[in-house]
Amino acid sequence: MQARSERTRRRLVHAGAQMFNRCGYASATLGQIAEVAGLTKGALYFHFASKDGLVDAVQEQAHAVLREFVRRQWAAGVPPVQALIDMTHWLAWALHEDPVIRAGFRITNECTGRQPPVTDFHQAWIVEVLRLIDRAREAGELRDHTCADGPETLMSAAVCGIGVLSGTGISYPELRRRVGALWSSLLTALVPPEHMERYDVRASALTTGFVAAV
Amino acid sequence: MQARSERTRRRLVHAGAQMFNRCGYASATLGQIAEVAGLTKGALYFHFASKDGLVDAVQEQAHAVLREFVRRQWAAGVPPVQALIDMTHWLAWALHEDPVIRAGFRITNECTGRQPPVTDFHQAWIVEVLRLIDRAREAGELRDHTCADGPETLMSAAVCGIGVLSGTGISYPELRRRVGALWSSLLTALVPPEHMERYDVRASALTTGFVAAV
Amino acid sequence: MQARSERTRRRLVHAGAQMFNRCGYASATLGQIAEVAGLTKGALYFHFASKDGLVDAVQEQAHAVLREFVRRQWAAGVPPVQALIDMTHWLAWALHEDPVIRAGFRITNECTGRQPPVTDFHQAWIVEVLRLIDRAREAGELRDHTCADGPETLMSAAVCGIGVLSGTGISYPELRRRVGALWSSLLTALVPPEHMERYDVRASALTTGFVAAV
Amino acid sequence: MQARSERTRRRLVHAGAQMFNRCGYASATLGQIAEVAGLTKGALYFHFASKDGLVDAVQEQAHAVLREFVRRQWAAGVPPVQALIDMTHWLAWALHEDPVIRAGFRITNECTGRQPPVTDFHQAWIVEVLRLIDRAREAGELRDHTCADGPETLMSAAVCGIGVLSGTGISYPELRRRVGALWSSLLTALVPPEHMERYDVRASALTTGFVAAV
DNA sequence: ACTCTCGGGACTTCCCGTTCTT
DNA sequence: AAGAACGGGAAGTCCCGAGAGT
Repeated sequence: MQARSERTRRRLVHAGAQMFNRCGYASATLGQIAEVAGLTKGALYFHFASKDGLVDAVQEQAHAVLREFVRRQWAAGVPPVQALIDMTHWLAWALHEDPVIRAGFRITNECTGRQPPVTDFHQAWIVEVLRLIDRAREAGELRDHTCADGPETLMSAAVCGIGVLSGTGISYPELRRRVGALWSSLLTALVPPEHMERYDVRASALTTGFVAAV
Repeated sequence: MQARSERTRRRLVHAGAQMFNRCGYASATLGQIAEVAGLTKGALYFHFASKDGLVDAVQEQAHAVLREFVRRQWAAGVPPVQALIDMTHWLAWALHEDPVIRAGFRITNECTGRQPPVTDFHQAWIVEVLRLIDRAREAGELRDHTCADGPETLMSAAVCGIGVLSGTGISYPELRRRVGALWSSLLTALVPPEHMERYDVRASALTTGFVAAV
Repeated sequence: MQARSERTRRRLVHAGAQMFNRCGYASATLGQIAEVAGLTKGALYFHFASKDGLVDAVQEQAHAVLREFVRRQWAAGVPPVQALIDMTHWLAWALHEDPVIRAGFRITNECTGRQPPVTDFHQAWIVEVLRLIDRAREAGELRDHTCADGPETLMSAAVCGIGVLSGTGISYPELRRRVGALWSSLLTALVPPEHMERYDVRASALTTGFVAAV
Repeated sequence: MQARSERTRRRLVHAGAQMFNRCGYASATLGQIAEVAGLTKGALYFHFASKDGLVDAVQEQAHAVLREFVRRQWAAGVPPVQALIDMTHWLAWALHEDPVIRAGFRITNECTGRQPPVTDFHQAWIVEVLRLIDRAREAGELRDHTCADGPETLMSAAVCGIGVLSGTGISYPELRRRVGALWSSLLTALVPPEHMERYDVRASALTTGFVAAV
């Protein structure tokens, strides 16, 4: 009877993500979550040792989705700077489409001060971004910067900004436009002028649609 | 005895900000806050109608500090782009130094979904930033952008990024360095190349030290 | 308002004792206790940090009553063996009349294995009994025993026996008769035959009626 | 496969007795019990209808052991007063050695107020003791008592006292010594002086070692 | 024939925001 | 402004079935 258990667990993670998004970590109650999942706290308690356990599972699931996206991108051989662009577009899409991703972000911030969770989703994002920046720098695709860490800080901020922006009730098309606008400014700061035309600041096909499969 | 009342109220706001920073809105309890303030819950309820009332007061206080900073900057006649730079430096400093500012940011995010607070501190920031960008654009200090909203989105993201960065336990000198690095990249994206030398990406004297006076 | 608080606290201790007697430590719920006391769980929580806190208070209160009884007995100058007799009679009476005393006994047994409570009521009894036996032995009122610890073990057992007996739903007059019968056998074992007439195995006036005053 | 089932059941009873001793009836959980038994809750519920069912089984098992002891004693033709002595020694030994016996006692007390269990172990003890006292009285082995019920109450108390004493963490040799001391005082109270030498207050060979066989 | 995985409700303790009295 | 009391949940977790294995 592995299948039903697995499905139940997934429903709980999903419901948890939904409620964490709506109310935040502390205000979301296990009762609500179980109810949204169409289950009881008994089921929840069977699958997760505690509220924190559920949170960890949400983070972990979000992280798994991220890893899968990165893997595909890598497999597709997208060059680093374009990969950064696509990644932010995918982030915007995922934040809008997948409650787990959104919850992963929100929870990360709210649980600061608590004992460190198993996986810190926000951190995971930064790590991926940093890796791509490194690759881009090694490939000579970045403009020379007077200060080290400039691109890193800039990209981290961009990720944060998209996260917050998507939480303001903005529509996805609008969000997508803003991410494009962001990049049309950002590219100037990151790459040499003569490379500008190499990149497409709009969302590519890769950046949407595979989440549900995971 | 107006004076003592005022001091008590300030102590409560301060203690509230501290606890909201440490535990988040929902997990911070009025008991702790009162204890940190060296008072009792009775006193707290004398000054504020409810927990939300205290939160509003914290936001309002943070907003007042921001307004005061903006007023001084305006009075000093700082040109818009430089004002943006100084503003972020001041933000970094204030996030590190004044619990009220930090709490203002954190609470704003966590209380999403609640009935709108009297003042939304994060929003207030964005508003000020947008205003400066408008002035800069009108003054012709911005580079032509293919997409509208590029600078706006970029700056909003920068503010978010600094907010999150300051919450990671980073030291103030390091944070300050990162803000400088951020700007050395950011300027390229925002202003025409020939204006680059006009601005100082380091923190100016104006950006620290006056908070306590408010 | 010290008086009201004191009265509330006493009511809670009393209600706790009642419920602990009726259901045992683990099965008695704070909700029931508060209800019996005509108060709410909030009030309970104000006065006691936890269920264990309440238990400790019950034990402590029982102990206080015991101490007071011993003090009076001492003040009255009752000789040791008679004091032992009176003490058991008082125990029988108190077990029947004062829920706090009864609860003190029951809780002591049930909480074995838990971290040691502030005061162990059963132990306190044994200590008093042992003290009186020592005094009796020094005063030469005890018969020579081939084995040391004989009287001590015997008296400890008597106390246990009365405790259990009173829990079987026996009426007080019957219980009192049994205690008398117990002593008419016990005296033979404890004191020399020629002293037998010195003692009154029935309950003396001192042994009832002052509990409510404490 | 009757044999394995039987063994499983016995392991559960044993594990239940252990946990009831350690935590008391209400606090011992079926999960712990199953774990101690190296089984799962499913298995437990196959063998027992409920927690109370398990408790009854423990009581019943304890009672069976007691009956077997009494039967052997009877078969050996031990005279009543000596039988009483041996019985208490056996009790001391069994309390120390067999968790089921100990649990039988503890549970009896804690379940007061619950619906009457199938067998009340403590009561069963008293019944056996009373029976022996009757036989002794009929055989003229008891001293004349001014009050009826003196020996009965005394012996009941002795049983209680041993039960409690064994729960204080005392070592078995020490406990055994105390039981001997108890009897050296008790005999004086129960039998005529001229019979005193007939009895051996130390534990006889019969009183240890056969429990495991049951 | 027997055992376990999985899930369901029902409480209980704890404790929080709040009000009322002084 | 403190002290006291109030309700109302929330997390946790326990006892217990029902279905699926073995």
